[in-house]
Amino acid sequence: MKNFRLQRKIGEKIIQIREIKGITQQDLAAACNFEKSNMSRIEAGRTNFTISTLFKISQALGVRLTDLVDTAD
Amino acid sequence: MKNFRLQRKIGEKIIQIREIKGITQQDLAAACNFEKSNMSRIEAGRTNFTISTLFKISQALGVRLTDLVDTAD
DNA sequence: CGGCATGTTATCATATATGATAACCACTTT
DNA sequence: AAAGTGGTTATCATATATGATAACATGCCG
Repeated sequence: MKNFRLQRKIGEKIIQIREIKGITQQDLAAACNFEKSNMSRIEAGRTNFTISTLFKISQALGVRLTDLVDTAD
Repeated sequence: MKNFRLQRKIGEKIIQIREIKGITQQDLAAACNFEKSNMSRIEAGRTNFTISTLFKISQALGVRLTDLVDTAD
């Protein structure tokens, strides 16, 4: 598992948008059909998620996939 | 494995950029440090790749991650 | 204080992505 | 015809993402 930096950046983006929308990690996880523990792992950059996982999150957040990936790197 | 459509779309985007740059699947795969067979799988949308795999490809293609993900969906 | 909400971390089983090899097809070139 | 090029597909072993559960920490509130 590499690219911690990228994963962390995207994780931070998820947190950022999630907090703006005022949802809890718990609720976002539920909207994605997984557990809050897994969402925590993702947001912390501790997992090299697949594109479908990221897509689920983007859908749950109501943003485009691009918005999560666009970390200005 | 779901989101065949998304994976396929991104795969098509990879093909598109790869062909514009005039590189073979073989060479792109080599630049990413994997085999052409795996690149074929990815381009065909037959794998739910991780973000780090997509990132490697974007780097090898000399484009931003966003450019691959931006499928106007 | 005792609950409750929010988030983190460890750990487990299971599914699947990754990396590699090999066989194959369609073309092109020698 | 034989060899080379570009791509596809099947299959395998291994690493790891996913999904789940549980224990924990922190802060807040009744």
